[in-house]
Amino acid sequence: MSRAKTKAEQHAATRAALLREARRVFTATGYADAATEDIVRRAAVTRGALYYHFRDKRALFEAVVDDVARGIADRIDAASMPAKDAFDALLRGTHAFLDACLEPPARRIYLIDAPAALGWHRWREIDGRHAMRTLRAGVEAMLAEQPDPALSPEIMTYLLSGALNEAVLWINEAKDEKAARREIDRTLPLLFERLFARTRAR
Amino acid sequence: MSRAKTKAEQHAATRAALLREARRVFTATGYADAATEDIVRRAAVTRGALYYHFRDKRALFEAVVDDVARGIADRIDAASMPAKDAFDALLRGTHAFLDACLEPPARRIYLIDAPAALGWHRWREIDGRHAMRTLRAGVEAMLAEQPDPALSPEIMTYLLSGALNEAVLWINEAKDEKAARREIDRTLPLLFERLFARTRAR
DNA sequence: TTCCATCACATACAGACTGTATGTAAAACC
DNA sequence: GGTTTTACATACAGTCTGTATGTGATGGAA
Repeated sequence: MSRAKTKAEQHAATRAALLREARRVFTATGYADAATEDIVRRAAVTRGALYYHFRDKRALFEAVVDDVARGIADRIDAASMPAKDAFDALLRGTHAFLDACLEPPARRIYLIDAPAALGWHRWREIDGRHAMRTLRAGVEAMLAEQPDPALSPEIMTYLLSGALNEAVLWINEAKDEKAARREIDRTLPLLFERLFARTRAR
Repeated sequence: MSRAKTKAEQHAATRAALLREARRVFTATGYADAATEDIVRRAAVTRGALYYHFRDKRALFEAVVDDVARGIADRIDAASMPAKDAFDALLRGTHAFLDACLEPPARRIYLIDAPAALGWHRWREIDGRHAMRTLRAGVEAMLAEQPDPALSPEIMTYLLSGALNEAVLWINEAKDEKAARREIDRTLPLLFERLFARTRAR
């Protein structure tokens, strides 16, 4: 039926195939050790196609990172939709973030390789449109419900983001991953309560 | 006077020169884009010497990372020595950590490139002997003074480490670095107070 | 003192990989 | 219907890592 593909369709199909296989190879070997030849072979094209669609290997990786980050953010948004208050939304979002980032593509591509390959600044630019945006919204909602002039939403967002990223990697390398995850799940609500507590004097 | 160098001296001198120049080049260009030829030229040897002293480029990088991490830990230890209590020690140590990591070599080599180039697990192994060891000691001292069965020292250490690492990179990329640093300095004691607070009911 | 083994490199080379330059068939357009 | 543009494929040049081999100096043994 779709024997006769239009050019635009072919263009999109090849690009999608490159992104799909690039994600697999980057996940398996990491950015530095990924050979572009491997990617294009799996996508059933040649390196000419890759360099037609992307300026260089880094640009391909950046596109994959953006995709991965968007996927994480989507899962967070979906999970925190049915929340009853800001605290609940933050907790649900956090759990969704951990779930998503514990999967190999997100872990390897988004948490480990992206900051080094793209630079911390560029990585945070991308993340700021996705997962970090949801975290910032959660923090701001908390501070809207319980105003606390001592806490800067921006700083809290970055500190929490750093802590959560590290939590993912710690859970992943733990001897007993399930137990580690439970411990984190138990600890995080406690920390949120304490961090966002109103000053004792009120 | 030292015209006639013994073999052991020569060995140590060349190794030290390689480490010194490698640190410079890795800091300037990052691990991936650093050419071993650049390093050995500055050290006034050839690549043969490099591969005699180190198994490969990664091993050289790992040795540099270990050096950098040791330097950070030394500064933390020195800064937290004259502390009057656990809280004071944690704060002093944290400030020393920020000061040390804000310098380019630590930032680029230790915070950005090391996790990707060595793998998170290996990076944490090294860090666990240095900066993270001091942080863990600080956390454990806090929990010794104010016991809190709800807080696992290991988890608190990893979460705080992640938050502090991110704080460094955030300060570094801020438009006004001095102001960003002041904001972090103002926020951290607040967070420590709240995180390590005994449960309200006592 | 002399001989030999080992050390601490230097040199030469093979292999892999990235990016670029060029060629080309099919589609799109006028 | 002829020409231009697209979406690749192919070929090539340059760079870089790691390895294999050569070599002079040093240190120990006899």
